[in-house]
Amino acid sequence: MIISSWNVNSVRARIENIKNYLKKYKPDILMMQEIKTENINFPYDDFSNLNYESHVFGQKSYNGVAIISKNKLKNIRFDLIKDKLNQSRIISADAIFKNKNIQLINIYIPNGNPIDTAKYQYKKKWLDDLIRQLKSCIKKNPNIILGGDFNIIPSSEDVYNAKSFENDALFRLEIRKKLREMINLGFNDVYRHFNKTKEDYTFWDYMRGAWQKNNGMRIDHFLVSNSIIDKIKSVNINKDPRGRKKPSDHTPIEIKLA
DNA sequence: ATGGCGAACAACGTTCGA
Repeated sequence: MIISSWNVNSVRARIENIKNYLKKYKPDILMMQEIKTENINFPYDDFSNLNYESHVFGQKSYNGVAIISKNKLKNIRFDLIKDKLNQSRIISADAIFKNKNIQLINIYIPNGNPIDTAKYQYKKKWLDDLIRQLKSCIKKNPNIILGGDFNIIPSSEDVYNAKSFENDALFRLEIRKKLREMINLGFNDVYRHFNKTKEDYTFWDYMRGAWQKNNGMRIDHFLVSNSIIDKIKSVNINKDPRGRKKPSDHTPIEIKLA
């Protein structure tokens, strides 16, 4: 089973790119972030034509997350975090894999820049709420796959120019510590689990030829709980969609379960 | 230090993202 996570930067603007990706790589489940649409305008039909069922937590213009799946998911939840600003940033669903019930949590963590504004405080609060929720989720079901756009660069090898990001909301020590706190609850950064030193990115800015120069950062992640990490056979950052026409500035990260 | 790009909108300039 392949589970993929992709910040699509508008599901409607990206629909052809997304459909091509689904046809070519056939993920069983795709978690999307920044769908930038209300539920009513979500392209349900495009996905059902490719045999995916859609679960959507939309929002007009900004944010919005969705999970599409070839097989039925259960217990769809939008309320894991009481979002102070009422932004749509988290959706959870349960999947069965080899008789195990796995909770899939799809997140779009706030960016947090600039750091001297309420946006940064909102990010910190959101992360604290997430950590608290994860603690309670683990007690109910230890099998968790947390995927999405974390807007966190884990360490210096995960960004093209670490020095210039020291005081950025994506890389500040204070923020990286929150990721560490999450991992310490009993999770593994799947990319680092399989790649101890490799540098690989999931985001490249549209500006200044960042893609062409490979000026990127690794901010999209899968954290998998200890109880099921042995089920993950591989991880792949799929750069193909980023190089195509009308790309998102992010590219999918995929994990394979067996 | 600014702007560069791309998307959305009771839109055609403004705000947001990372």
